[in-house]
Amino acid sequence: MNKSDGCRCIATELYGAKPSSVVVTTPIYYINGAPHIGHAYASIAADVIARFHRLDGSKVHLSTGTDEHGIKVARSAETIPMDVQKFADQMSDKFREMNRAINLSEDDFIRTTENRHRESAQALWKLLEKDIYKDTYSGWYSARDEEYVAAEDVVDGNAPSGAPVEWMEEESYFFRLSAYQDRLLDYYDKHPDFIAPPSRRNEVINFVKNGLRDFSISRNKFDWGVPVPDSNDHVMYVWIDALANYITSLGFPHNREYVSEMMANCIHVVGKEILRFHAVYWPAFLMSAGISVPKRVFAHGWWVSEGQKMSKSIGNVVDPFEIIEKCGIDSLRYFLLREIRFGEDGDFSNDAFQRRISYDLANDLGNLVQRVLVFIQKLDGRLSVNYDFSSEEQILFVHARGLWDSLRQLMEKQDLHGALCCIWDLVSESNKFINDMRPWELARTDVRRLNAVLTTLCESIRAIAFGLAPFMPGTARKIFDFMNVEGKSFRELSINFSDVRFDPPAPLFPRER
RNA sequence: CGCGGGGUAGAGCAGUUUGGUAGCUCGCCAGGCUCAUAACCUGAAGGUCGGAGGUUCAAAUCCUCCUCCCGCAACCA
Repeated sequence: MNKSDGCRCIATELYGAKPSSVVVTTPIYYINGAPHIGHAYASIAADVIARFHRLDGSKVHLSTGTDEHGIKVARSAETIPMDVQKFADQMSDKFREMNRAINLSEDDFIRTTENRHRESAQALWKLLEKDIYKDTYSGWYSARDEEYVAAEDVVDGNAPSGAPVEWMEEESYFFRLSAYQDRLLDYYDKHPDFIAPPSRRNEVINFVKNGLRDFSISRNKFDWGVPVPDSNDHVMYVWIDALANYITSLGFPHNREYVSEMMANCIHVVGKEILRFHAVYWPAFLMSAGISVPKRVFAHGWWVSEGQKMSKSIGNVVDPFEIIEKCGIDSLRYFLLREIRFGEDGDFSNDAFQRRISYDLANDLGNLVQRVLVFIQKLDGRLSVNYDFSSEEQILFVHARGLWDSLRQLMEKQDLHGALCCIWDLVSESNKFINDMRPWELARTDVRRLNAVLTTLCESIRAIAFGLAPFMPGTARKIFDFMNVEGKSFRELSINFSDVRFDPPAPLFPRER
């Protein structure tokens, strides 16, 4: 199903297969709103991580999906009015559309309204029962908004929305999170890479150190949710329901050993706003249920637009579909992951976007590929065998061959930004190599050497395309197609390109006229 | 005194752990090349490293105080 799969044999042969399993997840997105750039960003990042590991020889399971329960969804459907399940179907489809648009290589799309998930969430609940008890949940409730309001947010007896609040009490099930404080701190201590980036890790540890309170995990004021097992009037309130998606996707409650094993290799990509639930609640649930805690929770940052928070009234909302339509998905994928370090917040400005597309993609990468391949066309699209590599060529050769190992180290830390920088170092070096080698002169003076130079460049471009494949699958594919290297093994290619028929290239990132 | 991160060239950042000529990208200026999507390559200019004090032969880097900005501070799907 993956376009990259064709490259996999090359990777395996090239760098040695790493026969391991990796689970990568995006958050499941709440369907109360349409997909926006934040959703696209999280999913693209997870996709790159998943594609990288696939190419690196691992067995990968990438899951994504939609979170469809809760009062807000029920209310949105009512106001249309529309059957709530139909509403959920419709909204969920929009996220599937997004996945197609961003070229997501998901292995599973999970919906919390599916039977398999209901079964999974309820089974998880049952496993947690020793830590669940019934009590009274109380707080300031806004009847108009139909939701509880945090005490700090209540001003003069009103919710932030302006609606009046009243003190409300209701029966609720609670999870004994307080019992997990020490175990969690111990886990963070023994697994320093569990939470990334490190600044976020400190936040979480500090939060836990300040003391954990049990929290409410059910509601009986609405029924659009997974019913609590053995209860007539309670549905699960968000977290057990939502977080359980990750194990649902792995087949829970069946094959629990397998699920647990896979969770230990799991990388959760989440937004910083839901880090706590993934780094505190979720491991506590899993510990209670006797399932392995995930390997890593990576919290990404938020994008603003032109230096300001995106808002419809300012009119600076970045629409991923619009950008993809106009500039192509690979440009968007590149920008989002190259512009800022993964984990930081970013500013999506039109100028910055255009600059990246124009300079990095068209000028550096696109032009490199173009100038080399066009040159080869002048040799009738063929390179002759030539083993006579000078030291300059050998240096570039070594760097090209070392790229994947460098990327592997960076990707181990989910340093997507660093990985792209690393690839572009090779792009720059290759461009410089052309300037230094002056192939246009060699064409007149030393055709033998010219072949060596171009062969070296092809080797570098091949490595670049390969490194690029997880980030910009379409672009990598185009490069491979120009070089007709489909089905070729690395060893054949790296010795010479003599049996490769090069097609006439077309600019990878054409300039707008 | 809640906890934490940060203030380095016009912009965005690295360097601070293990003190020793201040670095990267973009922008700006000049030059080179001409194979290529007028792309590419090289060089120069530009910073008293938030402020004050201290330790030291030597501090962006260590210590103290001050100041400004930003995260986190639980029921947020």
